[in-house]
Amino acid sequence: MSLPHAILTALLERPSSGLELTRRFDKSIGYFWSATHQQIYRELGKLEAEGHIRALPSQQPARGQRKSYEVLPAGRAELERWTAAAQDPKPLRDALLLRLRAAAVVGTAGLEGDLRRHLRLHQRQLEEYREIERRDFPPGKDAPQDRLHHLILRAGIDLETFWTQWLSHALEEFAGLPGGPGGGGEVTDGTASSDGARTTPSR
Amino acid sequence: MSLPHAILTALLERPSSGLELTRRFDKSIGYFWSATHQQIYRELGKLEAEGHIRALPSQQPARGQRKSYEVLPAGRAELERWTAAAQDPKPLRDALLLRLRAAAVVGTAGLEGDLRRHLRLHQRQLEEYREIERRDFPPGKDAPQDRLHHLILRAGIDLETFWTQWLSHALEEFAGLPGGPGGGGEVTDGTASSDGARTTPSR
DNA sequence: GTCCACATGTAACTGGTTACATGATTGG
DNA sequence: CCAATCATGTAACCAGTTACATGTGGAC
Repeated sequence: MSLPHAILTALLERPSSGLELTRRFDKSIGYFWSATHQQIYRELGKLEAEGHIRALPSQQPARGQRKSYEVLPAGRAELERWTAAAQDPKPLRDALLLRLRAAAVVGTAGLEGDLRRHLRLHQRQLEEYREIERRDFPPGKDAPQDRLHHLILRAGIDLETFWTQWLSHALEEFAGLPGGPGGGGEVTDGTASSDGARTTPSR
Repeated sequence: MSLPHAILTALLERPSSGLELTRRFDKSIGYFWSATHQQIYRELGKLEAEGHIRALPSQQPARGQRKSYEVLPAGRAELERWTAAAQDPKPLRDALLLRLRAAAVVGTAGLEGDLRRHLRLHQRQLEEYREIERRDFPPGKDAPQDRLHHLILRAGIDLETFWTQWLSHALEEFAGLPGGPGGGGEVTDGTASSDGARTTPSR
């Protein structure tokens, strides 16, 4: 239940229409909570029905006609409640790690190229974050609000740094693996039950 | 579409019943791709229908009666295909960062305690990973398969390390924030539209 | 024989994704 | 007037979550 609260936050920062929100989600908030325009419109409808936001008056509600929303007191209260409420961190879910685990069983053929691609993508994202930091948080005094925004950006930077380092390390490992690039030394369709219990980190 | 492949991987490592899989997902594979028993049973049904796995013979299929599965050649082939196929990393989605962003607008009241709690949880997870590393990957020679497993574990360790460091840093920042613990200097229900465009990292 | 843990499953719901539909505005 | 683009929306689907249902076998 985070998307409505992401939208409330965005609307408090600046009242916007659905498409404007979509654009803003593509940039700042979307860095850690992405959403498509369909999701956003659906959620805007719900939030309006619940009395958490309202369409700015002075605009006729018609299809194809832009409609801006602002947050109502009830919406702000709900956001405060949610922000302060305890929430468990949800467990990591990463397909790339899963593929590595699969590769330990069926071979690493074809994986290396995609690891390189991921490395490039994470390097690009890291560069983008650093650019934002340079532009919006030059060394010096931050307002308290900015301290929080900077803290969030730092999380992004550190996470991308982690990924680039880990992927670089992974690629080094791959270089030294039997079969090397494109191989892995595994047959393509051995009988299924041929694998014994190789359980090293599985216990 | 990762859960079926997670299951195929687990079953190749060792043929298992639904409940065994659930247990194993709670430990190793679940560290980066968790699943409940309901998901697993549903997916086992689909995989069997598609001819990717089969129930081990010698067991009557009855409710309440354990039923073990093994991977068929078609399933192994599918897993190989999936492992080698390019996949985009899916964008980060983290509710805690979202809450921080919200806190920049509605105040940080109540957040600090949960940050502390998250820090404890991540510290515990980190310790658990380190324990596994000590036990399963003592310094020395790794088999090629183990090199991959160790690489995956390293990702977990480095990620938890990042979170513990970042959360510690965040808590230091909080200590110096106006209003301090429990405050934030924000009213609880100011009029909704009172917020101007404070857009520092929003552009 | 009853209770409890084991084991497999069903049903309903929620949130996110993909594909498509429709109206308004603007530049040529 | 036509095409392109802006803007809002609908529908169908898929994966994950929560709550519940049912059967088996062993301990007491």
